[in-house]
Amino acid sequence: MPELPEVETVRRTLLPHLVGQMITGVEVLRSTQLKNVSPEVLKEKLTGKEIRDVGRRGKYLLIYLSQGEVLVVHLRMTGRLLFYAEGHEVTPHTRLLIELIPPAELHLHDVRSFAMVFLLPKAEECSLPGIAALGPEPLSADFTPAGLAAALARHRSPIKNILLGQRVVAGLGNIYVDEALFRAGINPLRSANSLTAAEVGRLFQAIRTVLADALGSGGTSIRDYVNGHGVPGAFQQKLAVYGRKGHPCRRCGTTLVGERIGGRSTVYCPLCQPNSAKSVK
DNA sequence: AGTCAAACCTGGGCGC
DNA sequence: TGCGCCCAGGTTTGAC
Repeated sequence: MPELPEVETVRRTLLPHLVGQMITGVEVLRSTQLKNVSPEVLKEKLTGKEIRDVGRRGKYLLIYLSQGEVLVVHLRMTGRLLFYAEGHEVTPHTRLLIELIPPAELHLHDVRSFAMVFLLPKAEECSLPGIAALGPEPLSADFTPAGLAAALARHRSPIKNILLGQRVVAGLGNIYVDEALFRAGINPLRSANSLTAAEVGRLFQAIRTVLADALGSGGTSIRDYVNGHGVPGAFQQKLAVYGRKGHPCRRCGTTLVGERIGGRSTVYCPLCQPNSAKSVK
């Protein structure tokens, strides 16, 4: 489940291998993953272009090409973007293959075919609906406690849903929302606009530290995630609550509880994250 | 406008 | 051993 730390790790592992590479061919193995372009047009527009940069916005990867176009990739649940220096056989789940200066290849591998691929002019990449609606990058200076407080004040849904929504802050998914709320000592069912200034401050710090820590571990590999070289991350060993329902809280020993919030599995500590605005401590 | 649930997909784990 | 069921979840879409 690639969230910001995983997508950023993919970006960092791919960047040194892709920049300066010439695309010599494209093979589309499942065209339904192409969202705004046909296989024929993708081939025509990519072939002969050079990769200039690899960026990221939220969970979107942005592969900038010569002559002003951008290949936008969202890995969703099970997508993997893999660089092979020597070429590699196509697997049953290879969805897109980009041939680089032979024999190198870039493969989009995606068991569940949820990943999305777009091709856009560089000037329009930020107008892609999924990107245009994104909140600030949590590890950038655009993300501030005051901005977070103002954004949360506009919503009365559970804080868990709001953080998953991408509009208040970009890049968090189910894993890091649960982890950040645990670190901040905030119950996931709390109404977003009920958080005190102190709680918003703790949440702000928790979001930043959990993402930075996960990035430092190369991301979290529960099932499918691997970086651009096929190497899994290590942060799953440090998770405090996600996937630990029924296990003891690492801080207080209380049994962690699981619940469905906003249609998503949610795990939290009933003692460290009490469901009451008053019980700040 | 804000909120919510369904849809998209497939493999793994489970109970029987 | 094998079948069927449920679950994982990011984003879009449509309904309320």
